[in-house]
Amino acid sequence: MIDLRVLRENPDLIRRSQELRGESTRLVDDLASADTAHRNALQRYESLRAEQKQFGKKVSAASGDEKQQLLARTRELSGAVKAAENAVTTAAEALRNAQFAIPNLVEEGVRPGGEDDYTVLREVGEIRTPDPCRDHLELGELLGAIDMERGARTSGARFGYLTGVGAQLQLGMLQLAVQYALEHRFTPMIPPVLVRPDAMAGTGFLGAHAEEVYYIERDDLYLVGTSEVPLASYHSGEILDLTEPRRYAAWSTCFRREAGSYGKDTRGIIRVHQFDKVEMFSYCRPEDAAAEHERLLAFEEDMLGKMELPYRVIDTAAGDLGSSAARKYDCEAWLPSQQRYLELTSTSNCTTFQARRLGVRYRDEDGKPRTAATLNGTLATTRWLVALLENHQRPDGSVYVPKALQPFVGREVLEPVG
RNA sequence: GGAGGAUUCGCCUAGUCCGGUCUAUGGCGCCCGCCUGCUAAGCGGGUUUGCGGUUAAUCCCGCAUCGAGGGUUCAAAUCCCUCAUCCUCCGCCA
Repeated sequence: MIDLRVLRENPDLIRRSQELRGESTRLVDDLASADTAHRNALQRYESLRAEQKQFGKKVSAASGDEKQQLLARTRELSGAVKAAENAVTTAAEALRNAQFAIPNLVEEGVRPGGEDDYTVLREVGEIRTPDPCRDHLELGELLGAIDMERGARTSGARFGYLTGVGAQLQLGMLQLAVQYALEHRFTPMIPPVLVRPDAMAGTGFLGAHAEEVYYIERDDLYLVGTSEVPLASYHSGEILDLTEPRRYAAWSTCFRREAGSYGKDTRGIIRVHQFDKVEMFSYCRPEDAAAEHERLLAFEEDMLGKMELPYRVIDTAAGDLGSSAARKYDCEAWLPSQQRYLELTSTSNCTTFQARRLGVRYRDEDGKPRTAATLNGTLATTRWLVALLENHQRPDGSVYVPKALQPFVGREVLEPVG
């Protein structure tokens, strides 16, 4: 949710941001007029209401004929107040809609353009193409680690079983991520994955992403596509002490409908309806947000380093940002079987956009409540197994387990099963 | 699934039966000042949040805010309805 103060004082800032994203600047004018209309309606209502309250006092003090006369007057006022109140409600709703229509202000330095206009910040590690090069599903089946066929039988397309060493590998990786988070003073969390409409809407996932979300109609609950949702909602309506950023790392299962991605990544576990993830989430002061964003990115890179994977870091272009993100960095690992990069992590700085809607605040030096900033990022997720298997495969079909993972997985090499 | 009780400005709490003097009581905590060898105590004042008006900023003024949303009424913390959450009990079940 955009700050209306910015709209009033510096609307060009919002216009420029809209241009960078390739979105309409007319929405900014719409919002401005909705804001004015709302304020006018409010003022009309408030002065009428003040008058009504004054009369109310007189009524209670008066008696007899005098009281009857006053009552006649207040009855008229009452109608006017109700009408004015309705006008405010309508105007407020229009304002809210106009406000939701505008995505977050893009951070300084983000390039314009769409999905393909990212900037590569760096490439880390050495790209190698194994020979023979098996893809992750072939390897997963060879190792008895992934079973998509039975997954489909049980649950349909884009569902799978992680079996044996596959399950071990994922559990080990996620545990390593949690331990890493603990070392860096995150509070580990296991959040609910079914959430109320408020929580889902508050994080902005019922807007453009609405089609992506599983909904349990009978109980009016949503299945989260990322623990960002319960983590953002965790402190909603609260005033926090943010002298230091508050960091949470949540381990959860994630559910995505993957509507509109028909035919894309249909093989294996690259894109599935259900996966597990350890997600980082920070609440901090807005002035600390950019630095915190760099920190989250560094944590992600650290983890990818522990996985011994070659990857690159990209700075997403404005048009490819989510609606609440002001800036987004993705880490993409090399995928030998497809000779391309695959997104393994994504960290977004949502500045105050998300927190404003959720009512998450902190007290500044003067003790005044101010809207906090929120950030999120991936610390490990099921998809990483794809990169691990493919990059660490050996000619005989066995797969090397990275040093950092070995204690968690309990072995150094995954061997094909007979 | 059913019955009853609860939800008030950081925490506790009065008020709800019987609508208007509630501009929400008192205590604790916290902040400022006075007093004082120091500390404590004592005394005085302040202390929800949001929006709007005004302002250089403060101040000040108005409106809203008593779990949420509706309704009744000239007027709602107070009456009615729906919902949420918590507690107690009954039933059912992994």
